[in-house]
Amino acid sequence: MAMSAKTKDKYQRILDAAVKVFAQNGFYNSKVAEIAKEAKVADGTIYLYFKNKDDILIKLFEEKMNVIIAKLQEKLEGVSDPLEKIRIYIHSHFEMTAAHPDLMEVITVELRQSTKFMKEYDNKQFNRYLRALSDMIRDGKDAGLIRQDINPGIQKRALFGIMDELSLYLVLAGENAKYTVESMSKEVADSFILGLTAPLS
Amino acid sequence: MAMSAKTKDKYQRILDAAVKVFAQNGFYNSKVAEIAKEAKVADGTIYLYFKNKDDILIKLFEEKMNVIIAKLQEKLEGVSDPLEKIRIYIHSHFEMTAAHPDLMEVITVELRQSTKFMKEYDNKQFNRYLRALSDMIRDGKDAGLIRQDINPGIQKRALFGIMDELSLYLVLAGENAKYTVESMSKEVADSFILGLTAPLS
Amino acid sequence: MAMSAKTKDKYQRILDAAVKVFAQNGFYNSKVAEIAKEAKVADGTIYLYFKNKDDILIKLFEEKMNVIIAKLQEKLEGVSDPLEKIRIYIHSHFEMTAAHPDLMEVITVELRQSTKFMKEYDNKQFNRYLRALSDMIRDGKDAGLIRQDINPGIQKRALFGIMDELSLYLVLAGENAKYTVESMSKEVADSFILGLTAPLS
Amino acid sequence: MAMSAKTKDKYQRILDAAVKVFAQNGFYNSKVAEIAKEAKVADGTIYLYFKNKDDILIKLFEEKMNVIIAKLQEKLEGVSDPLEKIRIYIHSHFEMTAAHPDLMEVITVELRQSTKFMKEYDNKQFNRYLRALSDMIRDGKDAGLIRQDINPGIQKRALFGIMDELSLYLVLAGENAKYTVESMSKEVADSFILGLTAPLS
DNA sequence: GATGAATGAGGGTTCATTCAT
DNA sequence: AATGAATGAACCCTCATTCAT
Repeated sequence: MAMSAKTKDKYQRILDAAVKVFAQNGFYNSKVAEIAKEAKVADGTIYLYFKNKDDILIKLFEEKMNVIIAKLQEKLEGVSDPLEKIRIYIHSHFEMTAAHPDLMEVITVELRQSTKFMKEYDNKQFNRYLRALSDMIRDGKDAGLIRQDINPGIQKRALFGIMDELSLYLVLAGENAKYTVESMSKEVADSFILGLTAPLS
Repeated sequence: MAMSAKTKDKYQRILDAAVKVFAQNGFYNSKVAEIAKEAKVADGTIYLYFKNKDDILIKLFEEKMNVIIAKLQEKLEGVSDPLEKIRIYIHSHFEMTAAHPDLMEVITVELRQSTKFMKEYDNKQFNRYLRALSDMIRDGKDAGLIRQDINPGIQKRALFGIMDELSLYLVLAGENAKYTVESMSKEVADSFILGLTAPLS
Repeated sequence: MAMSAKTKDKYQRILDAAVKVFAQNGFYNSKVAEIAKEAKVADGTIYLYFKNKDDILIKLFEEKMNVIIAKLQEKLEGVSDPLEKIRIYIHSHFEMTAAHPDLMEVITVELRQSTKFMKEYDNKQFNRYLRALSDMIRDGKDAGLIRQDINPGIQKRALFGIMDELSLYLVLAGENAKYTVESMSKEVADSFILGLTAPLS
Repeated sequence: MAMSAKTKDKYQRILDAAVKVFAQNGFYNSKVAEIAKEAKVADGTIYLYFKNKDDILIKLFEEKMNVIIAKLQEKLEGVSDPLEKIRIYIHSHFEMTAAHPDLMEVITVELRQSTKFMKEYDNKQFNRYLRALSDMIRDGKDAGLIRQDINPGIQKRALFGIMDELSLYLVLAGENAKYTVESMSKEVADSFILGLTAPLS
């Protein structure tokens, strides 16, 4: 689906407007007209680029998760230590949250709804994201760094849950957050990795 | 606000109906009329017991979280080891999820929305729940069982995030879940506690 | 589908309002809100009695055609001469048009649209109406009053076409109509019946 | 309004596309964009040739009715017997319906709507068509072939009504029509003319 | 208290029309 | 002239809430 520069621009403007509006009001309390206004396009223009309101959210996930995953991959480039990868993921996720709070809020808050109510939508990107996590853990096991009793399928969700919840905290607390990205990264990485690597007494 | 037995019954019936309907469709896709039908009361009757639709969700949190917390307290009765308390919390949360999937689904999925969009509602119960977790961790530190560098404010959210995400998995996977409550409890408790207690290399 | 007096009243009020509004603007140029206003009910009330806007038109046909057919049957009561029946039908149709121009206009103008675009709707009443006509003609043939070469299936439509077109003329011309119901009835009845009965030279 | 060959071509293409689309969906359910697509022109191009959507229908009537009338005139060329003219008209109308069902469907189905809702549009062609019919009847009276009590103003509409309704039947029945053009022509011509000419008993 | 018919504000979406290119 | 992306007014319908009974 090739797009002209101008068109791509408008598509992106609507998507960015949607991020802002959804972050502010949540999906269900957001009006399409508000997104249009924020994007400085007419209401009808939105329907040239998106099938309907749901589709905006779906496309938002796909596009933005793609970017997030790409950025993560970039940072993991050349890193071979699985534990170091986990540290980088954790730091990267918090950094992303601090840099794009609106986007992360939408993804964090609305993802659950969508997981459940847009069942037809497979949410491939999210699954890719989760798989990247279990891959790191599996690699750690293979390398003998992580205990053999560790279950990557459970731990990938555990780690995602930690990050999701703490990201939400960061986003909602905003200026009032008591912890820095650095301190949270260290705290979470240390304890999570230790949980996987320390010998069971 | 004293209630007669009959009245209390109707109030509870509406609340239970709401759990079922919200779990099935999510808050925003649920209709008050559907809850009324499920509770076998007239639409208008709901407004004798609840201020509005939002209020149903709020009351649902308050009432049900109260019960959940009470059950947890009960299990913690007489337990003094902070680490054991954490194990019990983890097991209890998973057990609750398996026993009341609808309720846990609503709490898990809708809590985030509400956290953000019903700002007027303080969500005291949720904060009590979180505080119970940080208390356990703090007690562990005081008892010298948990490292001094551990931050209870971060870890309470980390733990809650783990449980929230894995509960959601259990609930959505339903019959297809690959892990049992027991195996998940052990995996999570072992690694989380080890993360807090093992010496930082 | 039993209805209370009050409910039936509201249902009828909406139907009558629809007749008026559709007659004035045509189906597609009529707004549901306008019908509601005319019926002195809220917009939403209409949807308690009708599935959607199309359904109003469908129900209007069913209900009103039923009444029209009933009135015709009443007048045909006790008449055995098939030719006399045809005369009575013609007169009755014109009379109905003069007495209820709005209703006849809607039926006349919108029936064709509906015939084509509401294919799912069988329009049983209309077919009953047509069949009543072919029955008269068939009876006339059986009685030896109408020529044997006459095809009732064609003539029923021919007669309906005549009445439909002349009714439309009456309705649209209104006060300016050049012909009276009586003169039109006589003209049409005389020539149509003669066309069926006179010997082919 | 002189048009180049190319331009005229595009104008006609749009008109033909409109016939097809209107026949399929009816005027109000047809989209200008669909007509444009069918005509293989851009949406905006339509507005270079037509004032608006209504204007397409109006021009369609004018142009096509002109052709229809011209063809009828051609067939009537050299015919002096008024009754024969009526027979020719009847046959010609049915033939036209069989040859151009889409066009006749649009004219038949949409004419009534337009008659009523595009009041500003006088529909001169339709009136010319009707006048041609009354002229035949008047001529028949003058020639002593048709009874003096016959009213051409009423009969022209009666005849048009017959043809309109039976054309609609032909068009809607399509392949399933039970009658041929020839049999319908004979049946209608015989009985209609007999109705005008046979002595009133 | 209980009912459920009635309300009417609100919003997603369509589509005829315009206009910059 | 031709294009087709963009516009935004218009409208059907939903559903939380009310209120007469």
